[in-house]
Amino acid sequence: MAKPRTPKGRSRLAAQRLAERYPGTAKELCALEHKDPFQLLAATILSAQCTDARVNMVTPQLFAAYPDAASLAAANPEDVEEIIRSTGFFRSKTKSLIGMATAVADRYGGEVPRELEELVTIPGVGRKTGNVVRSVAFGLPGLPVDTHVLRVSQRLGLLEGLTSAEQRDAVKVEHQLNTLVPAAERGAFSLRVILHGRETCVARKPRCSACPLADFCPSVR
DNA sequence: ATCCCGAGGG
DNA sequence: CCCTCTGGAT
Repeated sequence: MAKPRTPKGRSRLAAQRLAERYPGTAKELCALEHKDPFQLLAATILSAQCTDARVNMVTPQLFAAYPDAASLAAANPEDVEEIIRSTGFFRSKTKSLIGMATAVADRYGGEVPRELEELVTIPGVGRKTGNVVRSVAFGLPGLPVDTHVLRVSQRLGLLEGLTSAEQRDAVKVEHQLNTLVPAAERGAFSLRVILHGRETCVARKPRCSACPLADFCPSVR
């Protein structure tokens, strides 16, 4: 394939190369342990500023004590804090978890809603978390935008047409990437870009010599 | 020091 | 827009 010169072309080739490096569906690429949408939602809330490995160390005990929304909604906050303490931000995360469980139990009959507009009304759930749940738990179109997706998209030149301020706006970037990535591929694309950002296109000193996208990346050096 | 799949509040 | 929340790993 010739060297692509448009955001569309670069996104297509990047998606193809990253799929070779990180095979699997969104569900398979997600490292958070869970068995249903409620548990994935809880695990994703815990994942803020915390490694997935750390989250996976606390979720077995959390879900043994509180397997569903109704039980977590009725939890004693101090008990939850003790279980999740090592994931950091434990007081605010406990409020988010119990608030989330209360909303899911009271407003949605214990079933996590599927629409992003509904997900983001739940305490502790923003666009990134909502899109993770949509794409991983439900297999619906959703493109989680985190710090890695922001950085890698900029470097790869996928955000041409956006102002420099808009390139730092996760919502604007999400909409731009939605125009580049087919709906069915968005979840896996995002997860792969995140892995690529963590392992290769790192913030400080990107490892361009080991990058599978270096031959067409506008920022390679 | 800096990073880890953020969200809510001022 | 900035600040805060928080612990663990490197």
